[in-house]
Amino acid sequence: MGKYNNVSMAVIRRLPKYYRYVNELIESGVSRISSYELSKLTGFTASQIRQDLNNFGGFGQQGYGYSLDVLREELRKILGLDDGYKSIIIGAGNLGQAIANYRSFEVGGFTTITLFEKNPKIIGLKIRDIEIRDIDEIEEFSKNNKIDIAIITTPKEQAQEVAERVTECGIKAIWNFAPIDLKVPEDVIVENVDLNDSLFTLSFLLKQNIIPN
Amino acid sequence: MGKYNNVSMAVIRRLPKYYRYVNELIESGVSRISSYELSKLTGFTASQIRQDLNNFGGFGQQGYGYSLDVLREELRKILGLDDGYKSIIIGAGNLGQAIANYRSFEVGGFTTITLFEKNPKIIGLKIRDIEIRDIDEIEEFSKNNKIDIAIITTPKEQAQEVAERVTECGIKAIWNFAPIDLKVPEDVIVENVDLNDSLFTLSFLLKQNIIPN
DNA sequence: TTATTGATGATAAAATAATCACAACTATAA
DNA sequence: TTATAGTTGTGATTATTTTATCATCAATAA
Repeated sequence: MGKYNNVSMAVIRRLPKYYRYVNELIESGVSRISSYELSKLTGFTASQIRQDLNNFGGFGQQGYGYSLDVLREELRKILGLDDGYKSIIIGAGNLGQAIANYRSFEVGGFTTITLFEKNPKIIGLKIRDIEIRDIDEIEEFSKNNKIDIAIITTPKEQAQEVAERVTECGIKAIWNFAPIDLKVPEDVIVENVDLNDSLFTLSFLLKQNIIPN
Repeated sequence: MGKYNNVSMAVIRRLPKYYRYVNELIESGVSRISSYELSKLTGFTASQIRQDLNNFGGFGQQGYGYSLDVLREELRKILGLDDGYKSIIIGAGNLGQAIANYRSFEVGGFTTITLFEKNPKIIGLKIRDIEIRDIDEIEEFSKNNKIDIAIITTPKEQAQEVAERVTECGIKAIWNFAPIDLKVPEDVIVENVDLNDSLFTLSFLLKQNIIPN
């Protein structure tokens, strides 16, 4: 479908890190960088950085390096950070509220337009001007608002049902924080943030005293 | 150092998922499973599952499969979930509070013994019996309490300084939620949860309409 | 007891990912 | 203008990871 269908997930998952360092460098007044210098910052090899970026086009200049302004703009395009995605959060507990409060997502063009919640004690409240609605309004709401991303922060018991409801509404991307593998239609993208998995990995490394690469 | 030094990170990061499915199966009354059945659940190939588990010993039985009770116990041992790790959370904002409220970590033997915070308005409050302390008490507190894991949920500007303080206290494992690559001594383990990275990846996939493997 | 089926663990093959090495090119300074 | 140092983009190579194959063993039923 997209232009970059043949790029591996390994490469894709490094892109946000490149983007982060490019921003930091620009903020600190740097205007160009070589793959070698970037390798010292990121820990990736210079060769890997060049190969990664080349998957998306030759943004560098031989004998010069990469213009950071160009690189930032290209990375924003590649990552879709200029597309202004609208998201909803389902589950307005601690985690949902934490995400709703996260300002840095807005810089990436992500706007949370509303939260949905089951618990009547919370429904009607606001998180910095974002209203918390009854979860049963989700279908109606989706008819009147274009929603790009559903962020699921419910307990795991409700996550699958929520996933079905939001995909039924036509939402094509789910950012899932529940520790469960959601079953969704083929054309729906799910990105999981599993805190258990991450903590258990840390636990393993701590127990084994392994320094991960 | 540890027994499993030569096991790749790719394998290690699959272990929590195995553990999760094993638990779900036991809860639903199943007592044994073949790698083939497990492959249908997890999406990994049966061959990969057998090879993964064999890195840690032969828990299966030819012609029979894997006893789920045995597998759960072995995975708990491997992952260090019976070791009773004590953690502190630095940064008692929304995210820190969300984590402090997460009960499921306790099942894995992780106990948050206290939170530290800079904002005086929050210091002294409690999150379900866990006290929020002044961040400047951290050194004193660490002298009187064995701490295994420091969970950093501060804004990114403070994360590096916090990392230095906790490593100075002798803490060897950091679960880092700040979007920054912490510089720590060689023997300290850092596990990052970068929400930006995850969201940007989702954004890329959505834009490209790529279904990730 | 013996044959058959089912499943592992180990090894081999294939696929994927990372690294190396270098021609081609740029900027800069003499 | 020319030489030099620096740096990319890319084909070739190496390393790693995943998948396939198969000998072997356990359970079961005849």
